[in-house]
Amino acid sequence: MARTIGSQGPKTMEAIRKAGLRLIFEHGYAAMSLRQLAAEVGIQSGSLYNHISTKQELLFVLVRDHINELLRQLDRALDGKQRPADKLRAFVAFHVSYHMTRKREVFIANSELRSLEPKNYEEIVALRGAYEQRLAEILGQGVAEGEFEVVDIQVATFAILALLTGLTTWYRPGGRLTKEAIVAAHEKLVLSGVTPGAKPDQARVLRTPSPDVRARGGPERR
Amino acid sequence: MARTIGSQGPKTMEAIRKAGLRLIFEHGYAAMSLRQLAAEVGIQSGSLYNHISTKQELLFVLVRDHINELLRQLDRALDGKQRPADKLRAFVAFHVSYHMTRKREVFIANSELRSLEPKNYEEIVALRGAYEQRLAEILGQGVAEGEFEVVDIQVATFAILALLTGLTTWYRPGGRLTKEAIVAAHEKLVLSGVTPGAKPDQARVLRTPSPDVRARGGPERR
Amino acid sequence: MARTIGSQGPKTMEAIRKAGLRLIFEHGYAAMSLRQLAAEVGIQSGSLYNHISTKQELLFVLVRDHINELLRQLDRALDGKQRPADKLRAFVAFHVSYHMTRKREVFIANSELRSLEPKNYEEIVALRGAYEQRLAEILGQGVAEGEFEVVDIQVATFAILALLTGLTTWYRPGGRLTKEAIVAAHEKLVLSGVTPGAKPDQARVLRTPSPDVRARGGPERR
Amino acid sequence: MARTIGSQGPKTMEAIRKAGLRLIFEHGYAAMSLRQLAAEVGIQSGSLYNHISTKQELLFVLVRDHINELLRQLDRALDGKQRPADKLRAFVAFHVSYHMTRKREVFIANSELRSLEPKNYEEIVALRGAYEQRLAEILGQGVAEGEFEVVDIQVATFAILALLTGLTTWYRPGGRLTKEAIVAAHEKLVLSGVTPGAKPDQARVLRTPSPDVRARGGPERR
DNA sequence: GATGAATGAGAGTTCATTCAT
DNA sequence: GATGAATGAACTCTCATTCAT
Repeated sequence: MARTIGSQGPKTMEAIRKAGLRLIFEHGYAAMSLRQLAAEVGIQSGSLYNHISTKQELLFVLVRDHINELLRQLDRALDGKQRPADKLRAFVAFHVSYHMTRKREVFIANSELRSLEPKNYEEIVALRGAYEQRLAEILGQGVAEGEFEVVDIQVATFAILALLTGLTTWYRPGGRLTKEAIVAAHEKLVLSGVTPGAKPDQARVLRTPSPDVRARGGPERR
Repeated sequence: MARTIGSQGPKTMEAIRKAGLRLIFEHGYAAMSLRQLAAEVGIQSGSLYNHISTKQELLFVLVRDHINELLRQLDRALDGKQRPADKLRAFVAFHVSYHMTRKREVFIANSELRSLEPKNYEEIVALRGAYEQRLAEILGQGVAEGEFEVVDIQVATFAILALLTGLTTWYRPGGRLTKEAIVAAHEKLVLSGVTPGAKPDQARVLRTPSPDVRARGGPERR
Repeated sequence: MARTIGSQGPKTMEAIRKAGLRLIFEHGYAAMSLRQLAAEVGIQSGSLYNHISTKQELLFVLVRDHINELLRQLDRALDGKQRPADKLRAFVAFHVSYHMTRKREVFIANSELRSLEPKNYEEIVALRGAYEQRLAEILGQGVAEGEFEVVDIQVATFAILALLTGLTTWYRPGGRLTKEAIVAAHEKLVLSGVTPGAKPDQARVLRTPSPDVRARGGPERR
Repeated sequence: MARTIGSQGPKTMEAIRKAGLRLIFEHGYAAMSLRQLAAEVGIQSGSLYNHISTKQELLFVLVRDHINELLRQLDRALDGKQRPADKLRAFVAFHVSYHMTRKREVFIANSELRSLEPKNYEEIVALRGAYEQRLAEILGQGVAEGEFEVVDIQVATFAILALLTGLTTWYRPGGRLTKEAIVAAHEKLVLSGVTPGAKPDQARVLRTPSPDVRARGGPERR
């Protein structure tokens, strides 16, 4: 008594990803049941296994694909930029824009790392490291060319990312400021933070974390 | 065949709270099993029910007690202060200090609100509102007395709290800056943000969230 | 998007039988999944249903065909033999030879009878009865003609079959004795057992089972 | 809404073992569901886990305890016997008696070895080896003292065990022969097989398996 | 206040089987 | 004759919770 109604064929995987994204965002990975997910998609829970191999793998794929996409689009955004200031501006603009439109992916990628099994965790953290490295390199180039001035590149990298990622905390579409205004504000904020002679108070605070701080936005792992 | 080993008598509840705090912080409320918790405490899972009534209630109590303690200590910190600037400085100093020493409670109170049942959720949100209200009143008084200048008190309240709470994201004990330095930096940052004539860039950004933003640090609820 | 690789057309059924035989022999009927079987054959599990109607029917067909082949070949082996002793020798030689070359079929036919549904079970047991009947008739003729001497034909039939079938327990190709030697040894053993004046000890033991013993090599059914 | 009816406390484990023994004997390990087992015991399937840790472990424990008991009782049966012939007689008598009264355990221990996970399989096979070793040592002593004459001790060990264990195939309580008669018959059979000057035909056949034959009564493993 | 054994629901996952393509 | 996606039932196992002892 096979397929009656429900979503067919190639569209199902996309529906699973979408519903999975939403449910994990709303309830958390552990609290989302595959029966719930399947119901959302309109299939039986067993049928999910035609598309995913385990629940864990679904989480992994969602997070991994998100970070890969982030990297891909970042590289496109940086393409052609030569001077460190241009690159940094492009980085900020891209990061902020992306985080405003992909709130769920970003949230999950930050908050559900602890739900990844060791092997998957390693892989994701490596990818995240690659993303951070892009920023670190921009800062390094800027410092080398005398355009930027930061006490510690590693620390500055984390601080800037924390600042930028922080907007997922409060941003909601339809707020008072336009996206463009938010992007512009962050560009100025970050640029002024690394430009020689910038306001010292804020810079000092942002530089605080010790270089070994890794688990931004979540508890220590294991 | 009663009690063999395990924690005895009156200390058990405290052990449950402590272990619960740690386990929820590390794995999340949904992913923590009461068997795990009981094992950590050194008793059988059934014995937990001599101390708590449900798992949900344990979460609720942990969060509620945390916020109550926050309120209690805040009021003590504000006690005797008259001028808005003194009050604000005291608020910032207290908030930052508290968040540095109670990372787990703070994290859970921010990230596990979605795990609360509606009734409990309402109660916690009300308590949180009371805490926010303290800050809003300080700002209001300052504006009324001409000492502060903010575009929108509500928005400024959220922005300041977001800024301050953000430090749980990166703070680790033993980092480069002393606690006092971090407190001082935040005091300056916030005070300069509400003092007439302060840097416009940053202030504008912090004012961004629309007044109806509620679920800071987590996804929308249900 | 049909057939990519995998076994083509008319050979597939044969591949299914072969793989099924091996998997049931190794893991047992209940423990073998059709996905496993399909993978072994190189097709999708759904495709099996172009060749078999149910998993149960596959087992049934394998067992039934085995016993039918056994009967067919037995009759060919007995063909032309007139005297009971010649018939019995031929029976033993055939049975032993066949069991040495078709270990899997024999094993399954003995051990998976309990996995057959009632209807199929009846049919197989009837076929098995026909095979046993051949031996019983030989013995009966021998007794009638005064060539054999057995206390009870029914019991002797079971005992001889148990003795002969027992070799699947220990026989492995490449062992110390040649097939011919093994056949010869069994011929002597059985013949001496039914010939008047044979060794009493062994015969008495072999005659032990009561006539209603049916489920040789397995537990009682249902 | 805890315990209503059903079997309580310390008797439950015994009931699980008993029911498990019966169900595995009748349907096979793979085909027995824990729901079935629980129903038989009169509890919910989840409650089984207060007594066993996994289904696999239940099988393992049943088989292991059976072989350990076998060993324990064997040693008691051999206790005090000095001469090889006495020991061998005692071995046969014990083995035959035990196999007649513990048909289920014996059957499972022979037929479900393939259902054991590698680690458990190793352990059981080691135990079985210890049992076989007892017989091998008796034969070895007999040969050394000139009382027995066997071509190959290893082969003789397997052959004798196969012969003795074979009675589980046809023995049913209430058959024509008394237990004592069956024991006596097997004693004679085995003793005559290892006594110098015994009938050559039968001995040769029983000696057939090559020394590396291991998986008696079942298919090769993996 | 603790244990140990129970419940009943539900978890993730696998199964045999069906059928439009 | 094969695929791939579906069903619905069943699987082993875990969960929060209860309660007689």
